[in-house]
Amino acid sequence: MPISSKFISNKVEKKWYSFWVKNNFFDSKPDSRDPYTIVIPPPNVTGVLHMGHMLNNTLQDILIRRARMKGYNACWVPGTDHASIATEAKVVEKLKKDGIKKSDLSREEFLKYAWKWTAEYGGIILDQLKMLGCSCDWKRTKFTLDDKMSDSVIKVFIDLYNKGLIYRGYRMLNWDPKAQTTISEEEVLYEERDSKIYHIAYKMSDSEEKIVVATTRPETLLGDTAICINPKDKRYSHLTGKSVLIPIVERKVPIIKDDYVDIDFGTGCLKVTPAHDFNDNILGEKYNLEIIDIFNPDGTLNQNGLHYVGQDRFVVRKKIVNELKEKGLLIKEEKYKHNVAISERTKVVIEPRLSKQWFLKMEDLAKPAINSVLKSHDIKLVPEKFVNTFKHWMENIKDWNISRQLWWGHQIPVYYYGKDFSNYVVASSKEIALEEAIKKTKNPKLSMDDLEQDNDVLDTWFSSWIWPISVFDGILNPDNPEINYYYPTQDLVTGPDIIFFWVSRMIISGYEFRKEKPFSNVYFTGIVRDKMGRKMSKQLGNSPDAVKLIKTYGADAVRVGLMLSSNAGNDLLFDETLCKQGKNFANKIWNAYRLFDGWKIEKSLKSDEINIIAIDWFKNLSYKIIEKVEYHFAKYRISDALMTIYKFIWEEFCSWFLEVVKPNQNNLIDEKTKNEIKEIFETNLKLLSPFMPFIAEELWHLISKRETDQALINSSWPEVDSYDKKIIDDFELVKKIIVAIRNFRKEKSIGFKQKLKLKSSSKINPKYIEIIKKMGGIESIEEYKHIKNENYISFHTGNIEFFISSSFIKIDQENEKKKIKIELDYSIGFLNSVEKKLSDKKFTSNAPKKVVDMEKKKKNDIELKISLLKKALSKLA
RNA sequence: GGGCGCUUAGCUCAGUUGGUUCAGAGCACUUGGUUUACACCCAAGGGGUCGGGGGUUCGAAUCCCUCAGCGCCCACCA
Repeated sequence: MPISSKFISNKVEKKWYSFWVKNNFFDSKPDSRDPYTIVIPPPNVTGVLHMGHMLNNTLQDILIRRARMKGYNACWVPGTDHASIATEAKVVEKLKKDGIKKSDLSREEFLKYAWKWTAEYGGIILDQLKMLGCSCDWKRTKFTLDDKMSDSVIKVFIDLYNKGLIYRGYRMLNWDPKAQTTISEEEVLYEERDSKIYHIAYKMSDSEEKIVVATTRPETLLGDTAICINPKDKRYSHLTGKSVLIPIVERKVPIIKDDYVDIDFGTGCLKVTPAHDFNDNILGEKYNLEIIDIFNPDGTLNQNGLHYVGQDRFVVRKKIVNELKEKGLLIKEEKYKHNVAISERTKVVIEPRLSKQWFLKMEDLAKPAINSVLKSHDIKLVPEKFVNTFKHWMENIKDWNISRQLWWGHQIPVYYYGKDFSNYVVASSKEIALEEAIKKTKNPKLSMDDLEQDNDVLDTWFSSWIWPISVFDGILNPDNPEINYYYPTQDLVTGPDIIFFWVSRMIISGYEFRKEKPFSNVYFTGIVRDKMGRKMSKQLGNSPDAVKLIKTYGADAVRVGLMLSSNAGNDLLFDETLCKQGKNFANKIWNAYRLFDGWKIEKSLKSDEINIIAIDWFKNLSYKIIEKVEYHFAKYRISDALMTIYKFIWEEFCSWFLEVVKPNQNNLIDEKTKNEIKEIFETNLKLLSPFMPFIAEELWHLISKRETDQALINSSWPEVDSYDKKIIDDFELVKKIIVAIRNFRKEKSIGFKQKLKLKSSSKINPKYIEIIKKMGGIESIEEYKHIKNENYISFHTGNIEFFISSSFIKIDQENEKKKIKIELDYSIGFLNSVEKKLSDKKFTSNAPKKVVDMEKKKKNDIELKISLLKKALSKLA
């Protein structure tokens, strides 16, 4: 049956999608129009569409489609991110399954696999975006490892290096022993875990006295180079200047004093391992302590590990605890909950590790970005609350570690040469590097073989932070017309979880490389959760299959479902029933079209008065609604904009307007009216099209034969016009009267087929009488001021009372009385409160006149209503 | 520990500068419906002391204080 099922078959969707693509409706080239640009947050190249993407990209598509219709040169640039650590981890996993170890491969061999993988899985996600209806300019699709994109990244590195902003440092960083790379602070998750805190006795070097330290990581004692106490701690003051022997290692290390140690925590005595703890490292620097690294990159013990060499860190922890127990040095072992640093990608415990890395100085670079968001407001964050988050991070910004010990990515353009390769040059290619090295060394005999490129690659975000510029080739060719036309872009839609990773850094790079913001507005979506509030994840299996959703409900319905649940910035609880709601809505619109389509034009007919009035009302209402929709868009309240349109179409258009203008049985309608209704229908489709582009385009072509260039996607967005508020208000009253009639019918069990003769206490605007008659099943309405006949029963709406001959209605007198009394009591109470307010001088003298007048009007209205009720009551008695 | 935010109907959430329209919407629910566009529907209806307490004000969901619960971000004490 369901004709609407054509909208979930994907056939219609495919038809229109290829129509749009074929006719280049998504394409953009610089021209005389104003640009409206969005660059997509590039998803991981090997990723699969999830709910977050769907939400995010639906929003972008709504914005871009509306802008396109508004006459902007709309350009939505799609692309994917090479996602170095995530992709490399996936490739390593895949190889492992095939029995290949990464360590057995050369860099070139590994990269060959990685590219093969990318070719195989890359782009899947872009196809999925197409299913969703995303109107990206696909000809502009970029990949962060494309040649030009890579060249841009290298150019930026060299430029920053030449400006003195990039340096090499020996730093303690978060080390991922599984991926064997450093990871940034932002890629570390903290998880509260049950672990143990151990109290270990260290013997003094010159006596039998023992000092007890507390630690969660006993295995690191192999790298201890000091013991630290608080200078104010009297318990240990006699140990000043002495030294202890580390258990097992029997190394003699000094006792140092520092305020850093908390007297009340543990034993008040801290073991210091400068090579394996961030804070200990600071102490080490301060007191010039020896640094002893005990781990290999993979988390096993290195040559400093004594008899534990080659064993895993967690195995060694257990063994050391046992050894200490045997030696009687383990004083206590207690349960302890603490936060453990976990790698976001590989989920292994992070190891703080000292290593040589490349850094970008951030403090000065951040200044214009801070200004643009906090002072000049050139960039607006929506919702505004994220300004605080942004501010805090930017004002405390740390230098950015941009090197990663991976292969998949942009290899750092640094070339080492000379003795032990201790000198280096920074250059865009090995050839240039050689020239420079020759210049520097004044040794013309240097050859390519004497140069070795840095093994590391750049952090993924070091390519995406220039994304809004590089996609328009603005790094390599700063003067090209494309970048000058499209940049700065208008809106960026992304998740708040990457505000530091990406958003902040794009702002920084924008000012550094273009002297201009990258975008004007950043719309932060929420995180998609299931209806129980849990984050959607693969492990929980609570994430619906995006493609399946589209196939089940249709892309339009899924888009609506997502939009109905999404307010900016707050997390949204996604419930599949919302897609059903979207599907029902599509069905409703489809059926409205079928109804309209069934009306046959009869040329001899004249326009019905009812229709002229209804059309006049509806046109005025449309302008009011468009105004409201625009208001919501201006505030990025996309779900409110959709809900406004949803109600406008379902209630005002279908339930009221179409019911009023619907011809009687014969289905004949005059030409003028049908054409005007068609125009109204078309306006509705326009409003709908950014949200539900497929059904809107389908009906657009069904309702009227169109040439290709007259496609809805290419048409104009409805403009706001002035409207007559009185017409809208008057019609609201008409609706109220009709509802009151329907209510009365239901209450008295009078079927719709029973025509009623109505008398009203005040004059009804004759303009609307026919509409009331049609919608309420009324035979006649007359004004009738003095009802004396007791055979009448009344009901009222507002201040109008209606009378109906009660001869054919069974009336439960007692029940009627009871109901009126309840209403009367309530009204009298209400009147009293209003009168009390009005007699209070404090109120009348302090409140604005407008408010006082309003209260007076309220008083009059209630008095009138009370008199009506009393009259009705007396008639019953 | 520091910061930000949230708490309004069964559910998910709106509610701008305190004052017609402020106590709302959608969904869910209840009742009625063979009104030939649609049961993926139509018509009507019932739901809330706006987290608790206090204060400012003629007037508070809205501003201030306080308590409770929840969420997020940052820092992470061995």
